Amino acid sequence: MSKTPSDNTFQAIISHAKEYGFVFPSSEIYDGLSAVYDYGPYGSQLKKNIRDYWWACMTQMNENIVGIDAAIFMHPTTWKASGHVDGFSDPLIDNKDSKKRYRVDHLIEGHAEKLVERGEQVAADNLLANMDALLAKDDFEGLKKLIEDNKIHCSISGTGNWTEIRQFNLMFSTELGSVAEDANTIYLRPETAQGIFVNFLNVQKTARMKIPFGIAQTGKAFRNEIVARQFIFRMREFEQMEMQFFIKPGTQKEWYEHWKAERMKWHLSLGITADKYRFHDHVKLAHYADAAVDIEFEFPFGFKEVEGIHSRTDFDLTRHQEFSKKKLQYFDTEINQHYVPYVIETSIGLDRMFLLILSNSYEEETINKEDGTTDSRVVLHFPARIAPNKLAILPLTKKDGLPELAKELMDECKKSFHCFYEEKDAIGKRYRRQDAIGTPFCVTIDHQTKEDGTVTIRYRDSMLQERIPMNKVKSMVLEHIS
RNA sequence: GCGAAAGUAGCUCAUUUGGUAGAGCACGACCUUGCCAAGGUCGGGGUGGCCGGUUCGAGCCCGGUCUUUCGCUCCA
Repeated sequence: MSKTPSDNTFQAIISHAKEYGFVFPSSEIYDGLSAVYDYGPYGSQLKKNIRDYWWACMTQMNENIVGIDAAIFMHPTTWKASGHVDGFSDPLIDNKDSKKRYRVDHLIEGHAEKLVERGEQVAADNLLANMDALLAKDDFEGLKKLIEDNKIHCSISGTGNWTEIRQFNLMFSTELGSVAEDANTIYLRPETAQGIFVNFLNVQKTARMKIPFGIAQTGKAFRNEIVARQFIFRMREFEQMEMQFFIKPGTQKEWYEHWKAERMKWHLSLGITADKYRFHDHVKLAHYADAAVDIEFEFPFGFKEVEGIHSRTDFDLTRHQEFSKKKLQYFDTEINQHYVPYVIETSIGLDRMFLLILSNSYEEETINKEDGTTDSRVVLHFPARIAPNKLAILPLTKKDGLPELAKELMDECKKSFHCFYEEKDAIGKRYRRQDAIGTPFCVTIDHQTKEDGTVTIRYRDSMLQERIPMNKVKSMVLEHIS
């Protein structure tokens, strides 16, 4: 895999995203915050359009899928039930020489065993007792001092050159209420899925849903990643678009295949070529899944996951039954039986989809002009239905009544879709500016418009132009974006 | 987290050995023009990522720190 050309493209895309108001580093005037980004005027609109398109495809085009919007905060027990609390709260320490990472408790226990072998049982017991006390208090400084005082060394490098102790907890936490010492810790959700599971019966009953049916949701999730990188690809705060599809146990294989195919169709419906996509089957499955696949896209930095389709079995609902002591079952009138439904999940990262659209659309194009010289432009080939601006309305000059005509068209069209009006600078320059933000159509009002009511429409991708009646512009654009 | 590289105007970059910063594009106003990045005049914008050190003097040398990209590691 050659790195250099694609690195340059990626850099160029990041620069372009900033220069044209798509994505800014967060809190940039304070040097930014690692792996956090803000969406600018065109970026937020593009992101919203992607979200809306997904939402319509899920909840509008499928009669058996409904939406919800759950809170980011959830009852702390949710995360015990989901399995997020355990397994990810162990303090870790790295040896700087060997680069080997240890769980602190394992490191100290290993040393205690050596003491026992040497017959120093009392010292070993003391060490472990000290460790337990410090672990209970999350006293990392004390633990490091304990390691240093006991001259515990790395078994590979043999040195005692340790980093600070860190706790790599996946979830961000905060305190609910005003009194922190009440230990009423709540977490920022690390995935949106649990908001759907805990509402399973509320939704099923109130919307009178029959299995098989789905619940869709978009929203922010938060993960305290150890390394977050590659622009907006891996962020600590990100937005998910996901749908949990509830099915009869035993039918999960066919529904898994169904949604695998459906989701790929959705991606291809945005006009992206199939060779940029591939499936990646999970070999090592997560604790909740009996089958899992990633839809990967070829980003400038290689094939990476955009969306996951997981067969989550009845793991989540069963666990919530256990922890809440409330039944989360469905009565299937066809077979006259209660059961806990199985679940197929489709989960796509909105920010990753944004980056996908941006990198797939970005082109530095060389134009061969009629006089033999060449010219260049940067153009974003956004699919028309998700482009931030649909139409730019440009009077050829700012006098002779042309702006007035253009404003009329503007007033007509802006009720239906996002339009952009500009009368500054030469027409060619204005076209290029619209190319750079991915506006699919430009309309120019000229002197002929006053005579016969026609305008020039110029297409972003082909740069071709043709004359059409001004009163047909709105319907023509609507045709392309619906 | 470890290692490497980088950070100068909104963007891309100059400023060869230390002597208090420039260009192109972009941006604003006006004039001229009018169908693919036109020309002219004028103008706004940088305490050189940040902090400290060496020096008579630091964008440049040294240390630290933040941010970004890349490689490894991690990714329930």
